[in-house]
Amino acid sequence: MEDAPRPGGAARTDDFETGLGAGDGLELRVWLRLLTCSTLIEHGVRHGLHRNFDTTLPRFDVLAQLQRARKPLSMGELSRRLMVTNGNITGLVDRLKTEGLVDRTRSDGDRRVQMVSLTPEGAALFERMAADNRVWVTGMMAALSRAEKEALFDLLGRLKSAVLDAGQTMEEADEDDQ
Amino acid sequence: MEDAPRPGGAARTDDFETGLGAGDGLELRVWLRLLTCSTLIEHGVRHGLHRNFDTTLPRFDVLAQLQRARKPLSMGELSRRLMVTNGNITGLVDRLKTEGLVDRTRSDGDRRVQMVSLTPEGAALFERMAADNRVWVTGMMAALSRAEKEALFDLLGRLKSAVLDAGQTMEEADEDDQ
DNA sequence: GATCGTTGTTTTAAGCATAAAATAACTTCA
DNA sequence: TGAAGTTATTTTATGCTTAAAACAACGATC
Repeated sequence: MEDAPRPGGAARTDDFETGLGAGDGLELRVWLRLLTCSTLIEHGVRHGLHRNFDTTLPRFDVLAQLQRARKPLSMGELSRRLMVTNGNITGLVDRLKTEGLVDRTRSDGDRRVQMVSLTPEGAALFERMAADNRVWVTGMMAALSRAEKEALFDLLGRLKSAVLDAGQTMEEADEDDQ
Repeated sequence: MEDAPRPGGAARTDDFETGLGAGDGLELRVWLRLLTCSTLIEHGVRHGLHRNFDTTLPRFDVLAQLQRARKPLSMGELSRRLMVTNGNITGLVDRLKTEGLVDRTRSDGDRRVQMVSLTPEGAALFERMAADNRVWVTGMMAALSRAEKEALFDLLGRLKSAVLDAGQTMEEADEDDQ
């Protein structure tokens, strides 16, 4: 890679890596690498789902949340768990419903709420997809030792908390703005 | 709800976490947490770009690659570096061009190739976005010690290699398939 | 018991992303 | 040189995603 001539000081204009690159900016380098890993694994899973089941990662994710919850979830709950916007879920569940993988029923108590549940077909298909998914992901991490995976898991836990806390304080600042 | 009557199938596994969850399946738990971290940080950056610059992460990424390369890049090179499909780049560069942030010229040597370069406006805007980006990302990781960030950086490097190697061997298997 | 704010969902408009097919320019080699 | 294969890019069709606005049902309060 370009051995960008690094000006000595922190003097704010070592433009060479303002974007991303070598030198300092450890946080940016962590973020860049995290994103690369995430993208690579996601591609692997996406490719497998497409190839073996002719389906997509978002659909798999919805089924996974429903299976994991072991109970029907509302549209809003799905959107929170998947960390996507509300409107997104609408279309996703529409498609899963036409495929017969989920059901949608209006809640008795609150007529605004749509409860989404796995159909038997959806649950069965998910089992098969999840089994393959496990194989793919395990394979992609096969070169790591157990200790490395555990260390990574712990550090990512720390990072997750850090980001959530920072997000919290940012929201508060946001409110002040108005 | 469905205590889905389990067909004996996978036998040995406590199905509760076939999708994702507790128990074993360390690799899946690492992947899930990695994805969460990635999504959280991405949301932060995306939100900041939207709020402060009324632009999007993919556009920022294109500018970042061009700035980092410090030379014009072809469409294909951009697509490889950003790890997205070719067709994607076409529209992205189209939009950046109408915004006056990049230029597009046909290569002399090979008339198939389109070279994309930053305009002065694009470079200037990118500087400002990159500065903010650095602040956001640094802020989100502020709760981590330097040692933790370094450890994370190293482990992610190991993971990246692992995934790339696995992908390599998988492609080879793919070829055998045909 | 009407109005006001809130919450859950859908709609809208725009943009991002993929896979696969199509186009076009290049290279090779007989 | 010209047919066959390869590479770079675009097009097509479809689906995902977002932010923002709209809609609809709820809850409280006066």
